[in-house]
Amino acid sequence: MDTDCPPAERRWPEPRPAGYDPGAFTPFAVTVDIVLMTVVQRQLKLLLIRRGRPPYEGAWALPGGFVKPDEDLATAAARELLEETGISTTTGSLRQIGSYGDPARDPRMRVVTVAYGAVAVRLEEAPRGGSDAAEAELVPVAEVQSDRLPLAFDHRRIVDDAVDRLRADLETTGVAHSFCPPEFTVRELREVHEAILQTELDSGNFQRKVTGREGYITPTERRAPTGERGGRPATLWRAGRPEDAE
Amino acid sequence: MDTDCPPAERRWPEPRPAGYDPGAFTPFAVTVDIVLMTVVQRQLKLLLIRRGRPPYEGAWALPGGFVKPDEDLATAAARELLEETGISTTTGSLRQIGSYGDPARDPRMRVVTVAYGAVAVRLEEAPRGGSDAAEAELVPVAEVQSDRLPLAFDHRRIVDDAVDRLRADLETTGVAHSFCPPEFTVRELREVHEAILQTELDSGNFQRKVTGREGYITPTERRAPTGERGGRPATLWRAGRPEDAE
DNA sequence: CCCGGTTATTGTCGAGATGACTCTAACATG
DNA sequence: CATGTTAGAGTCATCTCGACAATAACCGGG
Repeated sequence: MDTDCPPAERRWPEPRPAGYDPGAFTPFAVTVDIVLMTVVQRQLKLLLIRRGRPPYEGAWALPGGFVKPDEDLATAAARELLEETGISTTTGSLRQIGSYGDPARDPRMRVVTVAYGAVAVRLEEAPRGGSDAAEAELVPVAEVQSDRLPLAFDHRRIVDDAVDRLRADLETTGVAHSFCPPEFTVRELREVHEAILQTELDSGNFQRKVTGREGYITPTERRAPTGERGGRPATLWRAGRPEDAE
Repeated sequence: MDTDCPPAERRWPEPRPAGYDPGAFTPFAVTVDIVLMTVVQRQLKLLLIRRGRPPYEGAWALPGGFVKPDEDLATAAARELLEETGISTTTGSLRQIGSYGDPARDPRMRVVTVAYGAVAVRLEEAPRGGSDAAEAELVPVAEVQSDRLPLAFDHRRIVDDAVDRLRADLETTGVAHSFCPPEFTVRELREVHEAILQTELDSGNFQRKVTGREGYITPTERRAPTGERGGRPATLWRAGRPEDAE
């Protein structure tokens, strides 16, 4: 979020290496920002936090913050997400989107931010469990990309890049699963695809495609409870191959 | 390259914003590293520089260096490439690969590096035109990926990521063109694909594919000079649509 | 219990993409 | 002019994918 300034625990690892001159290069602040996405009500949404101080005071921004002295970038992203939203993720599930370092992107000082994409399973409303008490909200990605909801800093561009990346990953990886609970119906999986790609998919063709893809999903013996208006009960599936314990 | 320490021109932009405490966060060094790739003799090669000082003194490393106080990341990458190799690129042709910030990746201090991919047209041998006099060499990517040629820092991983990215981009973008001169034959384009994908492609099918792809390449009236062993002269093509002036 | 409504899943069919392969065109050399 | 070489078009079986049935399995109401 480029906001909060944690106390400097120590400026440099000690002992300072011989022959190293701390004044010989430009110091940067390095932050991480997280684009946490979820699909709810057939809509792709992302988590935003309202800034409590200038610049961009009162504006919506991505959760994030400074990387600590002995922390990996992905670790910092997972920590910030936990602190600000209470959502726990593994560093392996975070995907690096890119880095943003325009000299003017933060009016206070020179900041380079590394953006990470994360996925939550059907997050209905913004969590309040974060230790950093701050107003959080889940907003549709369309609200941001249509400029109806402006963001602080260059976060709009980060969101665009994260969504582009998510769309590309949808075809080539199994990201779609991480939007669903451990057991899910093909319909749920299809609605995730539809929300992300902003398109309608033929249910029959989609079924054929995902069930035919080797090692993509495996059926269970269980059925999902039927809906309000009846209909044939859907098979519950799990991600990956049969052996996979995921 | 994580090596050279340029003089700090100024540590922070002046005037220092009110309410900003320079000790309140951890300062990082931010560098850029460039993976410059080219296809020569049907081989994908990349440019390396021999380090002249510890750590990893004498080891091969990617060209790169510190980002300056008022410089964008991509601008820094283009500048470092020019300084160290004499090769001039536009920031638009640089592709950001990712950022690497393991706390232990540089034994001297906390460094985050942003890696960029760049492409040169049939670079036969390592250029000596850089103002930073350093030993440079073009080595086959296979030498690096087979561990026959170890690299400094985490540059091996950066190379892996850059090559993965290049392979993905090959299908979805027009990167392949940038390995070729403005006018090229379909054969040259195919050999670029083959070198990058490490596979043999059927010449007829490849011809059909690239000529059939709308707006991908356009024929000229000119023919390439025939080879040593004769053969029908090949049509010269240009990248993009007919109107494009590229 | 039978019937229409609803959803899940399978099947059919045609258009286009792809891989293996053949065939022709246009040059060179002797 | 025969022969070798490369460029590029053509052939054909296979695969993929979208549009569109058809069938299966549940609901609630008569």
